[in-house]
Formats: sequence, C-alpha cells, structure tokens
Amino acid sequence: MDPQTATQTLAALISNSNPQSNSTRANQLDSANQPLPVATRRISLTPFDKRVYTLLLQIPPGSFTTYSLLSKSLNSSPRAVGNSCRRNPFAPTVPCHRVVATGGSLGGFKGEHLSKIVKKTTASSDKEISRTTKKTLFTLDQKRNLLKKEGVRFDPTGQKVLGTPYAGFQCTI
DNA sequence: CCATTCCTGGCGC
DNA sequence: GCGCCAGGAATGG
Repeated sequence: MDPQTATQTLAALISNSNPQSNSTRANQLDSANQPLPVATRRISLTPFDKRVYTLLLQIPPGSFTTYSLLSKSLNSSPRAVGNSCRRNPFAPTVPCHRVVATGGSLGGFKGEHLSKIVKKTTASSDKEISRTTKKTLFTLDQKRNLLKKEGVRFDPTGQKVLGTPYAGFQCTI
C-alpha cells in the first residue's frame, strides 16, 4: 500500500488496541464506586518502531523484503530492524512475516528465532527436541505458511524464499 | 556447506 | 552505560 495509507493504517491499529485512554478510564467508577484501574497493558511504540511498521505495511502481499534493505531505507542497521519486528504487537496485520534474512533464510517470527535453540547432547536427550525448539519451529512454520499463502515461492527444502525482494520503500517519517 | 568473529543501532534495565 | 537481539559481512575450514 502507499505510504500515506500505511501511516493511517498503523494509527488505526494503535487506536483500536487502546480503545480507552487511561485518563478517561481513571475517571470511571466500578460497581463498588471505586475508580477503574488503569489498563495494565498499553500498546506504545517508539518512533523507530513506527518508521519500521510503516515500511512493512508498504510491502505487497506475495512479495517479501530483507532486514538489510529495510535498514538501508531507514539509515539504520539490520539488527535494529529485527529488534522492532521482534516486538511487533500487530503481527501479522503489520506484515513482519514478509521480512526475511539476506540470502532468503526465514529469520524469526513472533519473537522466536533459531538462535534460541540449544542442542542437547547428553545421552538421555540427544534425540529429544527441546521445548524452545518446538516452539520456534512452529512459529517459523506459521511465517512460512503465511508467505506461501500470499504466493511467495520457496526452494525445494522450504528453508529459503525465491525471487527478488521488494525494495520500493518510501520513508515519510 | 557450517562455524567463528566482529560489527551494528536501538532499546530496556 | 551495559548487554541483549527476528542481521550482515568477512573469514576459515
């Protein structure tokens, strides 16, 4: 989508996730005539998060991009882009699943990344897949399936995406 | 192909 | 400030 729509979409997502401002809430009373507690979980994004998510929303379905290309559009670093993706509260509406590593490997999804996997080599558990491993493989499967459903092609191993990454970002903020 | 190493920028603590 | 992290590039097997 175009940059302006992306900005509006992100603003709407933030607004919808915070249906009531804390100040409004604090002025209301519960059935016992006590003030309602302020919301415990509020979505708040850093300015950098907003810049990243605005670019993500510009990626067309069926396409993908890389952390590196995003970082170049933002004059930042791939690692910083990954940081924002990891905290994305709007996945997959804000399509962080369309961001893969340079070279086509998947990277991570929903905060899970393959680097979190520790191989157990003790005799009793060397065939056992750790809890973290299962969770990570599951979330990466979700990412892969989302991309496939949108039309992104994978190599025969299913581990790498095929094609040219999208790079037509317009950073307006 | 995989492992190591160093570099990176933003953020939570 | 320090240390973590959904990355990258260079290097060496």
